[in-house]
Amino acid sequence: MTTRDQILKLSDKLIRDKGFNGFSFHDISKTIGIKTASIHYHFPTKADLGVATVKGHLKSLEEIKKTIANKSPFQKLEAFFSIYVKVKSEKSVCLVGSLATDLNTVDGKVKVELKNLATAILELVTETLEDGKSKGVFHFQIPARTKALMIITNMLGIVQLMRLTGEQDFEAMKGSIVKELKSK
Amino acid sequence: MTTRDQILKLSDKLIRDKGFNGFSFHDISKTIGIKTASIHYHFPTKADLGVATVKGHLKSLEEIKKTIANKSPFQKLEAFFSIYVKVKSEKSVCLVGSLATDLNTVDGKVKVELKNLATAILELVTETLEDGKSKGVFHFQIPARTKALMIITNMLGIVQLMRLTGEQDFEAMKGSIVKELKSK
DNA sequence: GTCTATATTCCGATAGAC
DNA sequence: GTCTATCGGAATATAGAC
Repeated sequence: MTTRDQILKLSDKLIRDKGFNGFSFHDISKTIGIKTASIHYHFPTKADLGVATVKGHLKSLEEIKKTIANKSPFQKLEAFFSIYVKVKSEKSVCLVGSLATDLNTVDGKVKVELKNLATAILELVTETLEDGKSKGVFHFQIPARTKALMIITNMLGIVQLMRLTGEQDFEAMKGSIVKELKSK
Repeated sequence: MTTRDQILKLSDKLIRDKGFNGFSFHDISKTIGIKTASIHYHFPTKADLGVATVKGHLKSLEEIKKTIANKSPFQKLEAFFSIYVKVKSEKSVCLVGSLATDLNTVDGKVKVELKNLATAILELVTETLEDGKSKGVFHFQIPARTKALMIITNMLGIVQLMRLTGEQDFEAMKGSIVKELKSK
């Protein structure tokens, strides 16, 4: 893996673990064994690092989208859940939630890219729900966009809350989301 | 209002607006017209300020609990929503969500107090849902605790997301939560 | 209680050698 | 690309006068 990719991977983890204002170039420096000055060669400013990190997630999401294109609605939903299963296993939170709570302190360019990511996630889940409803396997009486927001906020919120209420709440919620979608 | 209360009120707003690591004593200093050194007289460390701020929310929640004790399940739920309606009007996020994403960077005492607050909120909503179900006005097929977590994460998450997806999503979600609770 | 002054540490960022 | 060295600023916190 290139140094640039090592930095990006660690940046992602640190943002989700400590928040954008809770980690420093020194954290990256000590972990991958490179001086802080060298990080600036790859990313001139911390905002540049933030933008690149969010863009990386957007690219990953596009990959997921391609992979599930011809899968069943349930499999599409599981692919979305898998993002948060990974987050849970790392005992951190998701990138969108972490940056959203720091929104008023980050550079405008990060904000723009984060809006792109949030929009892409919302589109993915909304389409998944519409697909499931048209095929008669998902049932809900509210707009697909709103139902998608409910499921997304369930996942985004539970990874934040479960460290305060109990880890078992994650599986309970994931299971209940599917159960409610299946019941007429 | 005492200086101490002024500091606490501003601390709450700043944590929710910029995150715990995104605001400084200087922000408080310049707003209420007091030197940063004076803030330390009231709160020796930033962690002390954090603990007191969370305890303030816990006290407010106890007040709400007393107020709604004999109200209908719908009114109880609206009282819970009202916390987030206020958050929305301030264009910020909720305290639990903001501190949860910074959890690994805050003092242990703040973490303990935040757990107490999250537990109290979960209890309030769970009891509200159980009350509504026993009275036949709310309908859901999953454990009350899980349903409560779903509604809490809906609110916690939508105030974080709506600044990225659109403000209209807040009302849509609030309305849909009630609609789904009412439908058999 | 609030002030001035200061200690200490940390952070993002840049210049220039290698 | 990575390094050493350093700048400038901001942060939390403390000491002591008023």
